[in-house]
Amino acid sequence: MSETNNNENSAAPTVRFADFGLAPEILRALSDQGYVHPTPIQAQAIPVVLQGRDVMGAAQTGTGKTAGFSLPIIQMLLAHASTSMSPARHPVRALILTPTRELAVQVAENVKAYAAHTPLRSTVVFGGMDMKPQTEILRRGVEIVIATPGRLLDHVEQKNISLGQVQMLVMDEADRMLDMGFLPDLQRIINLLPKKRQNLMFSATFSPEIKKLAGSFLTNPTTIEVARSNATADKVTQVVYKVAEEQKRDVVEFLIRSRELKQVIVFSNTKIGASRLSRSLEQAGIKASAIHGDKTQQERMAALEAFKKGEIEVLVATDVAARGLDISDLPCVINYDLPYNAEDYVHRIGRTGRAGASGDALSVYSDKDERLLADIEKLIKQTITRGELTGFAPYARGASAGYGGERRARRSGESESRPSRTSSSAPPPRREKVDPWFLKPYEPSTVTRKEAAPTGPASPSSKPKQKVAALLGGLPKP
DNA sequence: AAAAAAC
Repeated sequence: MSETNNNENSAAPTVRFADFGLAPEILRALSDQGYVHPTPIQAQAIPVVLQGRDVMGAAQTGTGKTAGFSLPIIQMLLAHASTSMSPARHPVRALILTPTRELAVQVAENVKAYAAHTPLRSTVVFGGMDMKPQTEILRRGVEIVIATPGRLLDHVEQKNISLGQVQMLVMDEADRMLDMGFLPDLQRIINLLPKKRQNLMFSATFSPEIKKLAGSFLTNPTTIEVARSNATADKVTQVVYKVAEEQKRDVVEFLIRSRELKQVIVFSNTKIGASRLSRSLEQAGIKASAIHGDKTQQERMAALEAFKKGEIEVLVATDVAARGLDISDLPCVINYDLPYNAEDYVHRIGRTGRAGASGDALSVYSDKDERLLADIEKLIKQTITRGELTGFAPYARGASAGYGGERRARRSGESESRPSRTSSSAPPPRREKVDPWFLKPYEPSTVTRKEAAPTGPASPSSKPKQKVAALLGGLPKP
């Protein structure tokens, strides 16, 4: 919701939502929330969408993308009444696809608020939850559906929903929607849609390869680019700390404590890593929860909710939480692992510094990650400050293999993924009983920053993505 | 090389 509450960023102070010819019901919803001025992406996207044009929209997170497509969609649906009478005079006319369930929920909340004073109905469908309540709502009829791909197709197969009347398609976080894992489902969905429709694609990052692939789904698209492509959020201060691989966990804990336990999201590259780190932090007395794809949907939503409410201090997440999630006032993101895809770095650190606020993005890395760091710096075209850890003392853990004393993973899926360690008959290494450094009184401002020598501007990424290129030729055009 | 997304 706060994505639109960004008046300081408005393109021109004189532009108002009222200038776009939006219906009074929409303007009322906006004024309900105190929104008067559009953000730059909204100021650009709304008129273009209202013209019926396809859009490829590149904008950083926290710039108001969601309202940028939601508001004109609602306007278009209001202006052009449906001619269909089925089902229940509410055929699906706009479809919004997202790569994660939590993002679908968030977008749906926004759409519902913007359409609150209109007769348009919307709902969200996603996996991990009972089909029945979703089915009931779909059968009663909705004009706008926000969905994750798999569950949407499930509903299609069960004839709970027909996509034959969809006039507008949105792909949120389009670069993710177009990656290898999602593309087959996406293609199936697109094949169910009318050929004549309006397509909107939004993402913070559009690599050249994804841009090309996206273009194959769009008709004469208008490109909207608010910040420079692949730019990191302007107000995010980035620091990287090079540490020994075995010390990453302790350093992350140190960084969390050095920030006096203000709320922070910690990103791990793996589900197991996220669970372990979360448990380890909890054992150290830090209120933490993990969110990743091996958790039940209830657990995922509970963790996110607890974090938003401030009930937990640390959310340890995989990239399920990297994109689009709007957590207001998040001051800090920590990368426990550097992401394999440089673009995911941009998405991750975009969780902080949202809606004009400042934020810190701290990353730990070791020798073997130098290449990943180089890729990231190349993508964002800047050298990230190398930080020095002052006052950090490693916590002696006995076994050199990282986390001593970790218990066997609770969830079966997690233990299955690591048979070598968890299925062995040898007892797990025991954590040595030493006086943890973090039980000693903390001395603030021990984390110092050191400017790194600039290495000059990097050239744009030219790493070929053959798989995507192959798909470009291999998949039929919708 | 990993994560996400349907049961």
